[in-house]
Amino acid sequence: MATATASSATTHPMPFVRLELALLTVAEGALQVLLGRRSENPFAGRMALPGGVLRVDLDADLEAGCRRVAHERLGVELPAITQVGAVGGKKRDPRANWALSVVYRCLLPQASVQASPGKRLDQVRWVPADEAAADSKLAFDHGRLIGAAVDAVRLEFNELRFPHGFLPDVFTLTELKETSEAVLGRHLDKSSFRRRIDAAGVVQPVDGAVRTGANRPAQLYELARLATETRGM
Amino acid sequence: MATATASSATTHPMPFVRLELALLTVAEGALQVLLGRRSENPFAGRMALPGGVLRVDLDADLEAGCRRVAHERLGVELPAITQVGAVGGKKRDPRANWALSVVYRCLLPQASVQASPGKRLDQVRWVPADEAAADSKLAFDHGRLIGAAVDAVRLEFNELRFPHGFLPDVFTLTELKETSEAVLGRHLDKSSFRRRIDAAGVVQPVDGAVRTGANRPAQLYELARLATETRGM
DNA sequence: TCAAAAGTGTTTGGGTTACACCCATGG
DNA sequence: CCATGGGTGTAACCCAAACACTTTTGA
Repeated sequence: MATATASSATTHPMPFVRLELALLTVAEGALQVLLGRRSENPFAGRMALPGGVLRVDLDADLEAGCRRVAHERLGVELPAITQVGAVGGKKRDPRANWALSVVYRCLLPQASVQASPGKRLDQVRWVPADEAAADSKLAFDHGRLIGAAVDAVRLEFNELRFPHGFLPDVFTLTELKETSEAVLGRHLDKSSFRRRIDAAGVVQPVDGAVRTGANRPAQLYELARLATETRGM
Repeated sequence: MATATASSATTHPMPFVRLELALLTVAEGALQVLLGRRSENPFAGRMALPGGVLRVDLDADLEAGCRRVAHERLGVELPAITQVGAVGGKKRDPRANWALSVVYRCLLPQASVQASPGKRLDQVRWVPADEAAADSKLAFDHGRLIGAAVDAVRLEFNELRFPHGFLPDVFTLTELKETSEAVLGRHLDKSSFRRRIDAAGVVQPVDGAVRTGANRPAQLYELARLATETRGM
């Protein structure tokens, strides 16, 4: 932007720009990613991330475009979304001369997505994320993209930065710990986890609320609204 | 990419795509970023990151585009470059309806860039990075972009992942420590640094080579070529 | 023999893990 | 009163900071 003239915006042909979504959830004790089976070429029959074309007439910015795509293709309202990165080159997508994809990730409750076939994706379903990241048969470079998204989510959970909109409004610390274990794929110590949590101040107790059962009632917590001051994209 | 047809590539108007470079170096004991003064509108007179338009006819991929831009605008060959992220929206750049910028960062030796005025940037010069990140008078959203680039570089150095092409081929551990201190902006303990370094195995001694001076000679090291297995973009 | 910088060892403290132990409730 | 999960305390351990110390050269 330091150097382009007004004419640059029109004289040079521009790449084909798409948005890809790495939607993640926790199910069966592990991190899962939403994939669909492509019904058309290229890569017909292969599994792929859901996505869509950036629409400069409809999308105010990249995030808004992701929300539109999620809504159109999957009927999902996305909570907090985070950019994974951009990939682009001549050879990425046979449909275009030069294809650029901006990839976002989003953690959401499993129930918020009905695994219903979309427009050009059938058999939309949750797949264990580590399995998907290692799967060399995915369409395009989506395996790599999933790997990057998973790494970023694990980094966040390791640093106790829990995204809003993913967990239920209130939860017990044990539920939070078990979710973290599923995301990270390793055991966490109960005592140490509790201490780290309240040292970080990321949750606050909901005063009267407790969860009862055939045992001692559990204090319910909610995520603290804190300035995360992360300078990402 | 899961859903677009061949016609999508041509029927929808595409955004104006640019590449921006956050070139960083260490000088005067601190991290510096290369900025130029814009000679044209918009933001004439403001400081900005160097950058240029993505050329689908010339650039095989995003990284290649960055190298081309660096070469054309600044006459620099870039060593290892890393993506910071992408920003895009309707209102980012008054020259275009919809502007998308992909931002890369690169650490390089100060001497590799002659601070010579470029095509539409004059007064190209190194500015302390923290100062630039906090400067609200930079063109576009470049202050934020610099902040993200600086954070990413600090994270890398904290984890002892040193980029190739930035340091001289061989160096002493003290030089590496002092460079790290400049990047991180804080003091590092000599003993602890040495232990961490060789536990991580990121450098290897060059057998016969020592640096002499009015003191005990220092062993020279080089960066180990290791599989960094970072799943970024 | 002194200055200067390389290189090592030892202590301390913060934070996490592992694990044992109490607490409160429903059945 | 027992099973079940919530919640707490403690010792072991790991890692890095702090800092004092020895080593090796040129002057």
